[in-house]
Amino acid sequence: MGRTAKFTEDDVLDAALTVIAARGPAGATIAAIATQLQAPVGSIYHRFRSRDLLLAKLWLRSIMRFQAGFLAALAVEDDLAAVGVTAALHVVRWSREHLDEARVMVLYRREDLAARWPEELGDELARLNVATEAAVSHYARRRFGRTDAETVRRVVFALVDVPYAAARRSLLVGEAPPKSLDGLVRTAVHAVLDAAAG
Amino acid sequence: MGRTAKFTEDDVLDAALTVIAARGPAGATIAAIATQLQAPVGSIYHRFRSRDLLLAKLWLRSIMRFQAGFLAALAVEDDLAAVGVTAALHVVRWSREHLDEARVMVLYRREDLAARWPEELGDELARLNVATEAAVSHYARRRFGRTDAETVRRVVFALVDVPYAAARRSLLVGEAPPKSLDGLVRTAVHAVLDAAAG
DNA sequence: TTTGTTCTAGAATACGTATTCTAGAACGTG
DNA sequence: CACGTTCTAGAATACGTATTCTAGAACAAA
Repeated sequence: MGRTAKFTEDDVLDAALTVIAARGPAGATIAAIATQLQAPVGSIYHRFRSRDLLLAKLWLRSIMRFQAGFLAALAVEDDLAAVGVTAALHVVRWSREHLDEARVMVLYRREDLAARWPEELGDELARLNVATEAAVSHYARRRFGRTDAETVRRVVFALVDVPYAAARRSLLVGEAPPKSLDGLVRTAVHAVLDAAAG
Repeated sequence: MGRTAKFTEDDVLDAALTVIAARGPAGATIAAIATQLQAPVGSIYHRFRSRDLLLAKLWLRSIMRFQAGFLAALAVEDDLAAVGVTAALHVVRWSREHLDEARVMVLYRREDLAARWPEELGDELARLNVATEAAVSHYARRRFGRTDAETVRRVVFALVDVPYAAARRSLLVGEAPPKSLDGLVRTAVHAVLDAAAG
């Protein structure tokens, strides 16, 4: 019972996402978010106790959405070299298809959005990081038979950092990463991982 | 004549740099910078008309310092493949030796520091960018005999984006990029540029 | 020593933005 | 068709931070 909601939690997060993508974290004032959503500030506070909580939840949502595809790509049972390339390309592909979300995740750090992590969100974020680390580590073991720090660093560089860098340049100017990047990423990933295959 | 200065312009910029590296752009309040410098806010405003001007000048100073070495590395008359690798490694090496400065340049955008670019600084920044683009373009011509967009993109990816990504992960956690990154960067740069050498 | 000038000092002010508060609207339920 | 509940509305308030302002200190030159 009660009045039906005009704005959902996701609606608010989407509005915040749009604002941050356009004006950066400092531009994401509650008033700006409300304007973007065409809602009064009261409605925002009705759903989110504070600005920090709102932005923290936005961050969490983005990470989860991105991570799902990355982990799935990495878990495929297939030729290991191909799996690596696919996972790396997922970073670029996802950025291409989720421009604003990628822009926010790539250009900023969590601390730059929400100064303080609301403890009511618990350590959900830490858990997500652990999941990614485990997946990468697992891939390293499957492919190289070891998970020493050096090997893991190499895999992270190839599967995450390189495609990330490729996407970043486009995201900086607000454009979708061009298709031509895929070839560059593919080349780099192959080279970096094959060099350790011995 | 007149009282001798206790704080130079560079002193203030250094203090601002320290604060931003530690707390991010939002933490770089005039009061925080003054505290870091152990000076009253009045002294800051005596040297800088506004916060935006201060941060814009800091940005400019960082870019110039970084760029000098990069352009020098790229202009060397030597085996072209070696020149490319050296230039790419300069990014990592410079980050290692200028932790705070690299941190600020790598983790944030100019707009995230100074919301509005003070027009009294003119288009100095644009000129710097043009210089870099010209140097990269020149390298592309020397090495590949062409400067079409696709080729330039490849060179930028190899010489800037890849080493940038390598350094970023360390800078995120405030550490100096480890030596072991050099090998990864070297491998990636070679692979990406050799693939186009045909 | 005196004077002009450049700085340091930090209190006072102005302003922007997060947050709170009070009304009233909309809807499901009995 | 009241009632309780959940929302929308947006004005009012609180607070943090940029910026301004007024004094006085320190020093070079005369």
